[in-house]
Amino acid sequence: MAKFATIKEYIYKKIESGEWPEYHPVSSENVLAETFSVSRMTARRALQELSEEGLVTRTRGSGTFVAPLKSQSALLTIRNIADEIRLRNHRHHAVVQLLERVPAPNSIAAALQLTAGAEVLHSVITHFENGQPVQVEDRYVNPDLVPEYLEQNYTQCTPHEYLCEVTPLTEASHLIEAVLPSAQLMKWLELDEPEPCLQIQRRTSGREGVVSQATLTHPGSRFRLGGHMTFKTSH
Amino acid sequence: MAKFATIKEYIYKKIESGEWPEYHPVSSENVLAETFSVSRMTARRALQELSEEGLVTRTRGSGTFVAPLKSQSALLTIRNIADEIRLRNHRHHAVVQLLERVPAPNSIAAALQLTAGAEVLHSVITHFENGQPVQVEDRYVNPDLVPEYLEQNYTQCTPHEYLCEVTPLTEASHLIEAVLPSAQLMKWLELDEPEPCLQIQRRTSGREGVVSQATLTHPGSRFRLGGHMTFKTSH
DNA sequence: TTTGGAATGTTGTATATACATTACCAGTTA
DNA sequence: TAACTGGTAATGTATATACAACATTCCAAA
Repeated sequence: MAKFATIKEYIYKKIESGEWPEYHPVSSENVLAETFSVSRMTARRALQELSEEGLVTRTRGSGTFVAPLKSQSALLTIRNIADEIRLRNHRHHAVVQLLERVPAPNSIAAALQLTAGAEVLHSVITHFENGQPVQVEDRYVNPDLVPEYLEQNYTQCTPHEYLCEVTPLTEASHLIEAVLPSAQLMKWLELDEPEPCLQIQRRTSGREGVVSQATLTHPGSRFRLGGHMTFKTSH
Repeated sequence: MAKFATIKEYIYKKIESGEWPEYHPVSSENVLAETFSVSRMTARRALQELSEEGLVTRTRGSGTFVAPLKSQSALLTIRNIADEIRLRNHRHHAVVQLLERVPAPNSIAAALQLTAGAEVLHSVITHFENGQPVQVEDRYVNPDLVPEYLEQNYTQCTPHEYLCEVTPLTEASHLIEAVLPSAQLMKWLELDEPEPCLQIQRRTSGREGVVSQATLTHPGSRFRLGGHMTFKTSH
């Protein structure tokens, strides 16, 4: 094992065993260097990586301390629907249900940081996996940032792919809930009976402002989120 | 701006603008060092951090290349229910509905990697936020790894907190879906009408094997996942 | 008592260097 | 053609050093 990894392991165990509780000071770079007979740079790397992993917090001039474990959290990855499907080696195709320019509903105007009633671009697309509908993508786009959004052919590339080309992303916020689909959604998802659906609202922003707000609806039984391994996670 | 940050910015822009497409080679540490008149270690740091951020991939002996953007994904954080509630400065309390030792149903035995029919520990707990039920935690625990699971008082600390003390976690896998609650679940959640619920199945493993499998059910209208900012994310 | 400032310790950045490990290619050999 | 070999270049690890930036403590002066 590399030396820096040995030091990481040492500190890792102190924290894991509870010997060092939250906010307990961790030996300084210099002390660790001396203790393990390595250079300060090597000791530093161990602390640095532990800090990036969220196990310790570091403050210049003050020192290194065991991070509060309260903020334990698990991470989930949400991929694009098209990628997700291709990843499973399944066929993907899309049907454009709607493509229009409309005055923004109040909630959308607020989300896109536009004045109430301003015109926005609106698309509704159903995504199919092996011929079965698996997602309705209901998206409102800021026309100032993506003026030619409606002029694309979304059976060839997804809105996500087009938007990525046009405006680099800086941030996204998500919201997940379970809902019963409206009659309209049921039609788009080709559902005969109402079935609980998983709905993701995703708002994405670039450097120039909020780009778009998408509502992604999945039939409850056909959706999975990929789990992501982390050191700090929840039982 | 620090020198290593300048180099990161430079490469960042090349990728963002599309000038360097996927798999395009990135200048080597030595070339960057010469170009920017810095030491190799400084150039290295820039590439290292870009690699950690998932923007480039590095292979010893081969070089550094722009990472494929196809794997764009967003990250969501799932916290423990108790932390989540305290984070909102709300009151949390829990009611233990069930605490028993039972033969494992087949699906549970498989999930915990036990032989069919082996005894497992089972708990059902309802979590309340400001007096309203917000989550039913239905959990099966491996008795070999946590023999005293049933002897705890789960109105004082959550199973998550107890399990964290006993067995350090190494991995967790998640699965999210939307469901309609069973009659039993409706009772535990104090629901009068069936309402779509968000269900998370979480399987956690420690070094010695699978620790527990939990099914967390939230009423659809009362659950939120915190969004997590990343550089590479989805529209 | 309060304020100001120096001393000290800690982390952050940067450099120069050495050697180890791996990938790839070109040339050689069987 | 196929397999081996060595050279070159790239990343990975580690060391020693220097200075900058910041936090904390403590002491002296107002």
